[in-house]
Amino acid sequence: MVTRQTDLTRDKLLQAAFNEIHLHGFQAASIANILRDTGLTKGALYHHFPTKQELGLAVIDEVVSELLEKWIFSRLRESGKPVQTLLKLIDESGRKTELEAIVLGCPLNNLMQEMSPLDDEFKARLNRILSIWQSVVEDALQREKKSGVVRSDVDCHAAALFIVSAWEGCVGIAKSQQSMKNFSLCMKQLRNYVQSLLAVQAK
Amino acid sequence: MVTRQTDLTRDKLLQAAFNEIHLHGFQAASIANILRDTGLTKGALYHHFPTKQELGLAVIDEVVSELLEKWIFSRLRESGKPVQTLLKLIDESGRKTELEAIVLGCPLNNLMQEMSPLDDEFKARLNRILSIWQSVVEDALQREKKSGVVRSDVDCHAAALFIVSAWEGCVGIAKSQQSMKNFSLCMKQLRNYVQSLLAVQAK
DNA sequence: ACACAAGCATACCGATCGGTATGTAATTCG
DNA sequence: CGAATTACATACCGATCGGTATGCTTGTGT
Repeated sequence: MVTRQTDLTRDKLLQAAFNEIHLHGFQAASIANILRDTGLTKGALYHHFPTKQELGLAVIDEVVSELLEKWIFSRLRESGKPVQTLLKLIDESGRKTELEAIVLGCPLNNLMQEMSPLDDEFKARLNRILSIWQSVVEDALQREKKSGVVRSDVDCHAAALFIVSAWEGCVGIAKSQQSMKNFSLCMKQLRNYVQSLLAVQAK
Repeated sequence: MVTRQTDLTRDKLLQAAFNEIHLHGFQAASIANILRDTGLTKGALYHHFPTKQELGLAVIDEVVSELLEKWIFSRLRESGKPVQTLLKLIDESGRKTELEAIVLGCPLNNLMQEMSPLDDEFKARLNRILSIWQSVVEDALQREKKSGVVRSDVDCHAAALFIVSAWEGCVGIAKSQQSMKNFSLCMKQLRNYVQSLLAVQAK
């Protein structure tokens, strides 16, 4: 049960790799930088991960995935009022104060844009997370459809797809403009779209 | 007036660089690959472009910019019914048959996501194009606001920002999923959003 | 306590990176 | 026609890339 030393080293590598990838992308991510940041050496890295690709895949499965799970997926799944929670998440995201989140963008989207056309392993892992995102949003809409909050004529599948796409689009544009003002404005429009799906526009 | 040989060589380099960058991104774009594709050598390349960065910037200014200008910007500017043209462009984009456009994504967005946080020169050139995109859409909405097609309560600036963001978002998600079915579905939702801005929902 | 494996460090490898120095062929201009 | 500049080719450079082979150190099970 003791937190074994080896697990700590592995976590340090994963976290440093995540930061390096988040900053430079996967291909331009430098093994040397990761080792410099952690104070470790190649011996340690290649003991835990056979290749750079496997390191990247582990970052996706264990860091990126967990981040989204914690901040978005679980909160939507466990919410009793999922649409309200969705609107809150959109608001929260739009009011992000950390400049880092604006400058560096969404780790998932960054990796998808870079790696999906280049590597099928990456594509599969990334799309798995993306499809979870879509399905939790779709499920949120679907549940509220039954409760009458969401209009009965809404195509929840298509709407969820668009919400996630537009979400990532807003983050991406804000990242390239490096403007949190535009980001807030953009997410506000997304909020308007979501509200346009509701039967009663109030709240 | 003769098309000088040197201009042809420069164009060949620009085009090959565009393809290589579109495929691998800028950082992972290989000078060697570009030279292999063109059949030229380093002497030719570094005669026309002092550095790889300048080559990339030229690709942005002369290839990417012209592409968008030709297919989107000019058509919106010169349209007498800009909203109708906007809807047509969205439809066209959503019915893209060329798999390449889906697999590789939007060259502008790809470069923005990769390079904007890393290089201020890239950021400036890319954001210039992006702001043109936003302003032509905003202007299209604004003109139709005066003509009564667009509702008077619409914030054209925010709407244009969101339309462009969601547009790029849809392309990006479709690219990572490599699904033109989802892309069509997603662009259809964007179309719905644009129509929700109109006074008369018909057409 | 001892054997053995796991965890990690050091040193090195070939390949590829962007970039440069120099030479030659083609073009332009007086 | 001849000189000078432009347009390109060839060969080479140091730096960095991801990856490996080897050895030492630390922990673990018996």
